[in-house]
Amino acid sequence: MTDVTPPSSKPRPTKERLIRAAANLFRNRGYHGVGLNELLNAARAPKGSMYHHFPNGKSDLALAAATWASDQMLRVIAEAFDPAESFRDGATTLCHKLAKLFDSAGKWSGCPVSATLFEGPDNEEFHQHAARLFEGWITEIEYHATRLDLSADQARLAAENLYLLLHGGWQLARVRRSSDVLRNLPEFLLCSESS
Amino acid sequence: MTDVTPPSSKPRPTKERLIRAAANLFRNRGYHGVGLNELLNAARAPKGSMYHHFPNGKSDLALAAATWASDQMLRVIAEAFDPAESFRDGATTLCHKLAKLFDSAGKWSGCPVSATLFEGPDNEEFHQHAARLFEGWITEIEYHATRLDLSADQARLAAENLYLLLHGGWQLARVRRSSDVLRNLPEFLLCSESS
Amino acid sequence: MTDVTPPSSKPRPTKERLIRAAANLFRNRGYHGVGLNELLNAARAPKGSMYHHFPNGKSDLALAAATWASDQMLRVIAEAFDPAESFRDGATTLCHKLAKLFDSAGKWSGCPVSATLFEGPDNEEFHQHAARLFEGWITEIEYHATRLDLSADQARLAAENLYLLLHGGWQLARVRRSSDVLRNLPEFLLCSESS
Amino acid sequence: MTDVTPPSSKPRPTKERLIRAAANLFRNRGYHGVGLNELLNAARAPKGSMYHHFPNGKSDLALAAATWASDQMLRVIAEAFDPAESFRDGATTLCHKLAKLFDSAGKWSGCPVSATLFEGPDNEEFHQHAARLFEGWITEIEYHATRLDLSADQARLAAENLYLLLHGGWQLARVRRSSDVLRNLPEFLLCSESS
DNA sequence: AATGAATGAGTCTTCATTCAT
DNA sequence: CATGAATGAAGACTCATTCAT
Repeated sequence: MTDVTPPSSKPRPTKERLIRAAANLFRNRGYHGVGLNELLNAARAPKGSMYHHFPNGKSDLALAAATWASDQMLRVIAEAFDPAESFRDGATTLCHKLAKLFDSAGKWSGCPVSATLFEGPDNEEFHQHAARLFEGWITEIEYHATRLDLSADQARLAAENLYLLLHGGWQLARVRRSSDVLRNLPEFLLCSESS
Repeated sequence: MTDVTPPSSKPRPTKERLIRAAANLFRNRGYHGVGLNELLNAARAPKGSMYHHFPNGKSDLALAAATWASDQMLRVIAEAFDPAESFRDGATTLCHKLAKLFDSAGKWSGCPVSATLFEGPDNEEFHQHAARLFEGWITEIEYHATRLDLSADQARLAAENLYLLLHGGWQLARVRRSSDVLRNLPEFLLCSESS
Repeated sequence: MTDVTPPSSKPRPTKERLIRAAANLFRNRGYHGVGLNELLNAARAPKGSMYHHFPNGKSDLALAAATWASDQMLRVIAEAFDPAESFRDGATTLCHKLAKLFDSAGKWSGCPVSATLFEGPDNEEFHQHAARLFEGWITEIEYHATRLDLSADQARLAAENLYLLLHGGWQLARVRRSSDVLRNLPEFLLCSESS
Repeated sequence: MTDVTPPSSKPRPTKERLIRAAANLFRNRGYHGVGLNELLNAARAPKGSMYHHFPNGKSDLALAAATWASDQMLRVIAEAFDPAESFRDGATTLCHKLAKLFDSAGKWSGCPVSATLFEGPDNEEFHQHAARLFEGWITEIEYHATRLDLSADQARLAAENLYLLLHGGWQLARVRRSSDVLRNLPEFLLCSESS
């Protein structure tokens, strides 16, 4: 409803199609595992057109795709915690949402940011970009923890705790091809107030 | 005749050099991020020599390297838990040992099995091999948990809990380039009260 | 209104900027060694703007740049010979002028016409354009030789002699990165005794 | 007669075919004017085979081709001067030999070393390689001049004089598509002893 | 007269693998 | 067991040009 586009606007998605295709492919097979031909084919974009939007080529596109994927993750976190009445509530909702995402992504996808940036060219730019994005996730969780009445220290700890479980859990879910790993994650939350 | 080697030593390290070089390189940059030329150069092994030891080429070598790395991990786990008097003790020792490994590996290495198998060709063989190795880690931890007086259910839970934290923690340590993340991991262990 | 330019000046240098940039770049790296992106960037001209002025694209621009560079050369020749009292005088002045040009161009530039036309697409148009320009140089020198009292035959020979030395000398100057080669050129002029 | 190959030898010309094809193509259209596809096609060599022999690719091959072409030139110089009884004799023979070469090369070829190295990537390696080769030509001519009874100073001057005329002359021959320019070159030789 | 996004054939290079020795 | 030359498909990237605005 709120997202209606003006009738005169044209669906001009070229750059965005590239970003989405890149995020999806890198997530599954890593930066080096995806060739440009395959990527451009998936995005239905012509070869040289990508260098118009991303002058530095594949690496530029990878950074953009990682940012885009990270923003999606931030939105999922917000949507899970916004209606929550306690940190544990929000965390549980988040785990279930991610479980659904995991299933819908084919039970094989890895973390889009890790796969794109950690398996990419190991330069400082990639590392720092990854660090910035991941710290953003923790900060976002921490914010919600604070909002839900945890002390600053508790909030920091709870946020890191959830982050660690999420990353480990997504990986184990991938190993077992089962989203239940993610659904069971809240069991392992330390979450002082509710224990 | 003049070249007699002590009976217990294995004087033919070509294959092993390949495996070690592969494990190290894949750990840092992923299966697809490492070319065979670079790998053979690092192992100081001549070009075609690799196909002698690993007839199926790069993928064969990757499987062997992942197995080798996993075996090292199993040994570290055993060394941490063997002298331990409680599960928490063992887990804490393990985290500290891994922190040291992380530092000595340059604060940048990822999980060797993940990087080798999850970022490799996404076929069933690779997936199942990864699953087998990772479940081996959990089983090994579970064994020590049982040995240290946890009930079967508790042991299973504690093992998964530690595994999740280890994986998430190693990744966050990589993000922050700080092994302290690993050293602080025991804080997040749930099992404390039951040991 | 506030931007009135003096009536004799031409305030629209876009086309000329393109020509100058092309001449300079081609001189250093040859027709095929310079990409349009780099050229347009050097000329601070927008991408498609060039096809407005040079409908046939790069080759049109190259022909124009070669002509422009050749015209400069003709002017230098005239400036050297106009005040001269003998052919040898004029030739010596010319060599010194070119030595200065060589130094100010970075001791690396080649002949702008050769680099643009001989290293370009090997079609008849390019060849004939180059031939026309080069013969123009010889004719110009010949004209001055005649004016300075050489017979028709002597003038022809002296012009070709100087042309040969100039071309060979510029090349050797480039090899040695020393403009002295050009300054010493008059030593090799045959015509001395007949002036 | 002197060049008979042992009957058991195999005509294994891969690397040499690459060098010859490169020298011929670069000579005509310059380093940047020749694509690898065309070059490999001309040499009847498969794509990746070239990187076996020339690990640094096109530039390595270009250096080798320039060296090979320069060696040919040195041989032509030697063959012209060896039987000569005076410097002017040798120079005249050389000019005639080059005129023949010019005709047989299609009246369009440029100097193989210039076209390969001066129109290539403008780095120090290329420049210095070109300088070394060209100074080699001059030194070779100088050697014959000395041998033919010119004083050290005269020999140096005569060698440079011939070099300058040769370079300028070959270029003008190309402009006029006429090898007569080369044949007439000796007219312009200063050559103290015989004037 | 001027713009810059779009195009896909072209560039050079690296890839994992095979083969004859 | 071991070698390194040979292979061509695929890699990422640049090219000169066109087009709608």
